[in-house]
Amino acid sequence: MLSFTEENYLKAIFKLSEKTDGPISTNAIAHEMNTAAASVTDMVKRLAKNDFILYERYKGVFLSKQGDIIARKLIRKHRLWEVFLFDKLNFTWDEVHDIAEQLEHIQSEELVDRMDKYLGSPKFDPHGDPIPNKNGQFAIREQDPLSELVLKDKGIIVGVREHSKAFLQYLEQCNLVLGTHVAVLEIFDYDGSIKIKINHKIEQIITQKVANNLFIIKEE
Amino acid sequence: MLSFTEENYLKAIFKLSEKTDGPISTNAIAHEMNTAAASVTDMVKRLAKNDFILYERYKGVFLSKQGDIIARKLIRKHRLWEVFLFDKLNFTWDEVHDIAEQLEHIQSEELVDRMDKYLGSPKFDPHGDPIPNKNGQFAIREQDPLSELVLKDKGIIVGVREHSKAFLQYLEQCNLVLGTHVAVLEIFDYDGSIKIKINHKIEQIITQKVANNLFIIKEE
DNA sequence: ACATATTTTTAGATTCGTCTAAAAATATGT
DNA sequence: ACATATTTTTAGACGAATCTAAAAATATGT
Ligand SMILES: [Mn+2]
Ligand SMILES: [Mn+2]
Ligand SMILES: [Mn+2]
Ligand SMILES: [Mn+2]
Repeated sequence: MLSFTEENYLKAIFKLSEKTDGPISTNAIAHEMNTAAASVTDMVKRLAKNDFILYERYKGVFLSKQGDIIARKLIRKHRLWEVFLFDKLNFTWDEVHDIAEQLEHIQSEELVDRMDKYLGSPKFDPHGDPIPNKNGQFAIREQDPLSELVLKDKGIIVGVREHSKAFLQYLEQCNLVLGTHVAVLEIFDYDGSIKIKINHKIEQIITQKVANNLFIIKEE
Repeated sequence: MLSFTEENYLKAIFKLSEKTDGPISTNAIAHEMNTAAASVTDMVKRLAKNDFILYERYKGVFLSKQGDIIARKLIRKHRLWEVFLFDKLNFTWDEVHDIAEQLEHIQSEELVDRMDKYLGSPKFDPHGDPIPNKNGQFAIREQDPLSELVLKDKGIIVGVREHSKAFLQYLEQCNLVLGTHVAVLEIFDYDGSIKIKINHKIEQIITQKVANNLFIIKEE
């Protein structure tokens, strides 16, 4: 049985692999996990010895099939717990992540299955991130950053790219939560900021940074 | 922040303190936790140094006020999670304990409060054990082992003394679950076994051992 | 009360996960 | 291509949690 720490390393390597192809460097892992590179080297040797990753000195690591499966299970658990906390216990979307970081390590296949069923087999978590199914497959959907919409485009907010508490709390305050309808009224060349109409009612200007971190499914 | 292990020691000491007065011995803790006595001595020194327990060499330990509070919180969490698993996810009463052993270590006051509310502030867990309230207080109720009832006594099963999977599964099979009505039809002097009527329907003989491990609230 | 049994502590070792500092390998730029 | 910068590994240390074996303290019984 893997320790919490080992599980967290696998999850970090998975996350980094999503954004990079080729091997994941020691340094990248160290940065992702807030540990010293030397610690990563040690751990990476252990994980490789037990066939959770493939490791070549000075090159970096890949997840093995086994490691990949474990990482996906962790993400599945993490996101299902987030849905539970959000849907059933009414936590806000900026609160769920920290608690899910703990809950994702609970060991019980049966618990995951029952939780999935209890929650209605959700395909996306409270941040709009896809929840792997039992086989580790992620749902995919056509979504674009709000910053890529053009004048008069409209759609529904379905996800966020950034997950910081500050960003999520800002969005909450502006009513820019999942499910919200937005329409692009004006795009300012000057700084890329955008005037949008929120839920057919309120007009508001958001920065390009905000727009870039919001995912939209286009309508019409 | 306490480690899982430290929390488990405090819980073990609390449990032992319920059944014994006077200090809890190193050996008793070692037995309760399936560890070597030497390991307990080490840990007990650490816990004492941080004022979670009072420890005197060769004498044993007591929980400090602080240690007692933590132990009660753990038990509260454990039993609330058991209720969740039983009530919401339909686990059986022999399955809930092992998962709750993991879940009891999740750190979030808010989570406990919300879970409590979500479950309707239950006072007893799926085994009939009392759930401490926010202040650590246990509900108490008039209950007797079935073995202490006399001829023609009747009542409702409200708890079990033993928590082994084998016992819980046996009870399930006989329909001797919480809420079941039982009436004493006959007591056999020979071996202390008892013939009971279950839910006004089925008659069955149970051993004295079984009767001793079932708690009843008497009726009429 | 003293010999024996039991309990508890100490001593010394191991594994895990971490660190810092130094050495070695690799990458980069002119 | 070679000096310099960066990345990665090694070396050595530490604290937490555990173990076994031996020593010390306490309890027990005749
Ligand atoms: Mn998250
Ligand atoms: Mn999420
Ligand atoms: Mn339990
Ligand atoms: Mn219980």
